[in-house]
Amino acid sequence: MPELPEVETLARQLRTALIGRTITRCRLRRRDIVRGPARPRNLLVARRIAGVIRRGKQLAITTEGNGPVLTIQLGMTGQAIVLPPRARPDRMDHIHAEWSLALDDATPAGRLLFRDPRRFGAIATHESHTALLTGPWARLGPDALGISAPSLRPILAASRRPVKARLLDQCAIAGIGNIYADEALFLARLHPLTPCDAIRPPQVRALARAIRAVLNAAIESGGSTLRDYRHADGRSGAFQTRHRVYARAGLPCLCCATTLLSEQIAQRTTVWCPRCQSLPATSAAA
DNA sequence: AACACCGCCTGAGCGC
DNA sequence: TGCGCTCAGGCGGTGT
Repeated sequence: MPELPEVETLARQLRTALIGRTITRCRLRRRDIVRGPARPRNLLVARRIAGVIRRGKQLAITTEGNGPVLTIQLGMTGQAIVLPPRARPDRMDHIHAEWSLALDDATPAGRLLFRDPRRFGAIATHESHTALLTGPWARLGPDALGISAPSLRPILAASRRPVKARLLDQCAIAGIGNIYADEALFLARLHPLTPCDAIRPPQVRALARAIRAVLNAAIESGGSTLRDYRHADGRSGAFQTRHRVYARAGLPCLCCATTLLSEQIAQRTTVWCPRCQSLPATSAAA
């Protein structure tokens, strides 16, 4: 399922495929995947693509001259697929939107498809790059890929919630989902129920390092694949073999062989090692 | 205000 | 083989 590393991998692929192309046509098969008051018929049609940017798990396609911006949220099962001219997608079902692309001389340059079986994803348009940055994206926390101990410390100090819940809050830190939250907490040897404001400076540093490490490792291997994620070209990622705790409840810890525990925390299945990730003494005993 | 919790949606995986 | 059940979870909306 797409999290920051998957979206980053996709953004890099889309940059190569889309920048400089002009959108000649948009076909919207499902109106309800457009979030907000966007005009579906005008989703960047006749605009030349200037860039593809990412913030947390969100993706945005910008157009020249600070023109309108299209944001794509992949949700659980969303895919953005670029096809060469005349090529057909592997699957035709659940394709909700389709943009036709052209080169400057009007030569057809393929299509961009948005496919999302579960429809937890969405697209939206914004007036301009500026409007996106000062509006919806201003409400997101700092991007998790660049998180540092000094930037993480006040984010944690401001909350008494379990650290797992805080890591999933996109307004606090943008880009961490369930998989990498568990992986980062394991790497930092922090119990997911640790209250944020009880995390000491050395642990804050360890957590910031762990977040960057798991995200960068996942990007280097092309993103995780558990079930649904595919690259823009349809290939799957290869990170799933590197999960240390996620989806391993009941299996031995790869570090100390203790059986990994699982529980719902912040409405998410959470897996941790009771030995490697102990609660601070001041917190309620496990 | 801050946080908890619901429900959207489909397909994989499982037991029978 | 096939059916029906459970589970997965990002995120906006609502409730406390």
